[in-house]
Amino acid sequence: MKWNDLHNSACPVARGLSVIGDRWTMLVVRDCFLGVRRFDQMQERLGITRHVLADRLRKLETDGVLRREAYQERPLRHEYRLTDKGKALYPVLVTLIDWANGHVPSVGEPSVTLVSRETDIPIEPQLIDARTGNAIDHRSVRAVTSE
Amino acid sequence: MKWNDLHNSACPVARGLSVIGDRWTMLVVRDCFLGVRRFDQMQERLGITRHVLADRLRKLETDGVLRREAYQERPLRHEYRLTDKGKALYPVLVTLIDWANGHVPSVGEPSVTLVSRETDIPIEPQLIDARTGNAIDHRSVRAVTSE
DNA sequence: GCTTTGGGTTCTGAAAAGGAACTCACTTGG
DNA sequence: CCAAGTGAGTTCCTTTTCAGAACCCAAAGC
Repeated sequence: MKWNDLHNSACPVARGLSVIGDRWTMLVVRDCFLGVRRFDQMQERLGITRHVLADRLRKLETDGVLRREAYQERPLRHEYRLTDKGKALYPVLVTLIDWANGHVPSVGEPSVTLVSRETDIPIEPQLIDARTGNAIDHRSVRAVTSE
Repeated sequence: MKWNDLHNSACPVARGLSVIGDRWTMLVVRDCFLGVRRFDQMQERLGITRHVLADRLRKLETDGVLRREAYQERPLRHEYRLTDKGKALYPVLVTLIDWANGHVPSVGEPSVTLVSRETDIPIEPQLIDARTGNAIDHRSVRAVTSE
């Protein structure tokens, strides 16, 4: 199998990664959540080459994660914004941040963390089953192929 | 910036991705959660080349996500198992699955979903702040560079 | 002996990423 | 009016990484 055949797999992990599993892609999404919307800003923040950034933005747009909107005519300029599909990636980003802050220490510099916007107290992300309220872990759950 | 400079970034997203953001890596982790432990099994299931698989397993081992354990001597054979750090990736996997099942439809084949091991009812993953019990979304939270 | 099994390594050509310069359509400052 | 600047890319070339296949090795089974 090749990387590009992943998108029509029965496994949601494979399908998800076919969209966001690319190098740099989640970092572009992160910047969008932080309010960065312009090409040059992203390019500078990420240190990515312009070529690769243009490619990632194009892919994210065709996959419906971002949309490209004109914010001025003459000269025509666009900005990139998350669609609902893109905003739905927030839990993935939060769990990734939580994992990295717990298990991939930042050397030298202090790490960025998430705090409640109201109280400024660090959040402690936890996954629960909304139906039952129970915590989700790999012992309480199994994977099935449903019709 | 290059991809390989990501691991000592102040941003946990970048540091996390420096470990698991590589092509194929999360699929290897997925297989580990499914109980696949042998090289050849993984190679066949993933359709990845043996070369790349060996490389990813080596990296995951040095990063402390997997450990390599001998399950027999003569001939010496190893299997790969998740460490605690690896198991801590489960929430990332679950949120990714949930996103893909909701936003990246499976064409043709039915998708794999997660159900409660007790009741066989599909789970509805939700992220809450364990401290307050409130749901986490990108409006209730902000990122800060702490001490 | 010869083949199979598990777990890799080596080799070659193709694809993707990195680096830097160039383009195009304006706008602004002198 | 001309030069320089800005935003958003594109082009060209080099270096890495990936895909595909073949090869290796130690032991076991026939």
